[in-house]
Amino acid sequence: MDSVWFGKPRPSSGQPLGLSREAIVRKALEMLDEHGLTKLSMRKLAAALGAAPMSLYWHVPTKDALIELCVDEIYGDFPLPAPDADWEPALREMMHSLRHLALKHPWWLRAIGEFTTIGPKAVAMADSMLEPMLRAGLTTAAAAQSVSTVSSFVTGYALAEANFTARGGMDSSPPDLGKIADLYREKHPRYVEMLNDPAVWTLEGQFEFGLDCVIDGIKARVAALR
Amino acid sequence: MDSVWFGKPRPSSGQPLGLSREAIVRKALEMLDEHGLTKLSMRKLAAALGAAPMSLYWHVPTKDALIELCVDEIYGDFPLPAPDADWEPALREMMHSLRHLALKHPWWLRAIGEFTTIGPKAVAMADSMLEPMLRAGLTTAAAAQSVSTVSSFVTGYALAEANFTARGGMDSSPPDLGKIADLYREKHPRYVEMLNDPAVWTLEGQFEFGLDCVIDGIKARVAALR
DNA sequence: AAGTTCCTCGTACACCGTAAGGGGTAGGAA
DNA sequence: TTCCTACCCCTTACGGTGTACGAGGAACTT
Repeated sequence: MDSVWFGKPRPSSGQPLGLSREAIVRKALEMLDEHGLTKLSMRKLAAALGAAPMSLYWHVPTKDALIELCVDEIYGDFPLPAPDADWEPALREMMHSLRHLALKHPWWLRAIGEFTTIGPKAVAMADSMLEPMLRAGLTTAAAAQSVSTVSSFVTGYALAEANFTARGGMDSSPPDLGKIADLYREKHPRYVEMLNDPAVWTLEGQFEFGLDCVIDGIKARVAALR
Repeated sequence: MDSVWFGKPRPSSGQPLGLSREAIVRKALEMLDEHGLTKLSMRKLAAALGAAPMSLYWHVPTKDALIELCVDEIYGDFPLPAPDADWEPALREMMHSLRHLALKHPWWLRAIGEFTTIGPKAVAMADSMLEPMLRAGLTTAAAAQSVSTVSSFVTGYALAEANFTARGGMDSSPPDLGKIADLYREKHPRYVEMLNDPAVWTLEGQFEFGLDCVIDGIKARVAALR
C-alpha cells in the first residue's frame, strides 16, 4: 500500500488561496495538541479552516495520511545535538528531547503505535541519532542497536508517563488512585504500598534512573562493539 | 470518571442464556486478535454473537469499557515466575513473557496507550513483578523504579517491533523499506546503510541486547538501593 | 473564444456508538 | 389464580464519522 511520502504534494502553480497541505497540517496539529487524537475529525478540521469538509481531500488523500503527516511534523521539532559532541552526552540530550516531545504532544505516541510512519523528518531524526554513535567508532549494527535500545526505553516510559499525566482536554482521565488502592489493599498490599510511596511519583527522577541504567549498559558494551 | 472496575458486573441470578459479560469479552478478544483494534465495532461483535447490537449494553456499559476489560484479560495470561526465583532470572523471564504477550496481541499495546487501564489482572501482574525485587531486599521505591525501567524498555521495544511485523489482518501494512531506502539514499546514507544491514533485523537479538543493558544497569545499582 | 488545469464544494452512502424505551420471560407474593 | 418485580433482549432513532462521485468555477494557455 502506497504511503503519502511516495506521492508528490500535488503541484500548485497558482498562488494557493487559503487552503494548502501545509495550512491543513498546521491547523490539524493545533487541534491535536488541544483536543487529542480521537476528537479530530475531517469535518471539524475543515470548519476550523473555514472550508467544506471535502475540500481537504484535494490536498490530502485520506485522514490517516494527514495524521502521518502530522506525526512526521513533530519529528521535525527534534533539536539536533552539537555536531562534535561525544556520544554519551549527545545521546542523553536527545533522549531528554524525545521525552519532552512525547509529553508535549500526548497524541503523538498513540499515533506512532497505530500508523507506522516513516516520513522524511523521522528519517532525519534517526539519522542524527546514529551519527554520534558512528563517530565514536561503533559499527552500523551496533549503533542501531544502541539507539534502538535507549529510544525504546524512552518511548515506553513516556507512554506510561503520559497515561498518568493526562491533563484537561484528553480523551480519558487518569484512574483514581485512591479508589484503586482501596480496592486492592488486602489482596495486593505490596502494590498498594508502592502506589502510596511518594518517591514512586517523582517521574523526572524515575526517568533519569532508567536512562542511567540503559546508558550504563551501553557504555559497558561500546568497547566490544567497535 | 468512574471506570468499569468500580461497578459490579451486574448481578445475574437466573442462568445466563447465550449472552454474558464473559462471553462478550471472549468473542471480542477473538476478533481483536484477528482484525485489530480499529476494525472492532459493537455491531459486528453483536452479529458474531448472534445478538442485536444494543443487547451488549446490558452486560457492558460502553465500548471503551469493553476494551478495558479485554486489555485486563490479556494481563491475566501473564505467567508467574517461580515463587523462590532470584530477582534477575525472574525479571528476565517476565520481560520475555511481556514481549511475547505484546507481539501475540498487537492491538494490546495500542489500547494501553489509549485507555489507561488498571484492572485487577494488571494489578496482579505488577504485584508479581514487584515481589522478587522486594524479596531481594530492595525498598519499595527502588523495586518500583527497577520494574518500571525494564518494562518501559520492553513495551517501547515491542511497540516498535510490532510496527515492523504487522501481519495480515492488521490495520496498516508495514512500510516498504526498499522504497524508503531509495528515497533517502543520497540525503541520509547512514540511515539507508542501517536499513540494509541484516544484523539490524535480528529482532530477537536486538531485544536481548537491550534487555541485557537495562538489567546490567539495575544490577549495578541494586547494592546501593537496598 | 475555447480548452485545460487546478481547486472547492454539495450530495449521498455506509458505517459508527448509544440513548430511550418497549416487550417478554421467570419467579415470588398475594 | 393474578400481580409484581427483576432481568434480559430487542427496535427504533439520533447525531456523528470518513469519503466516493461528480458538478461547478476560476485562472491561465492557445
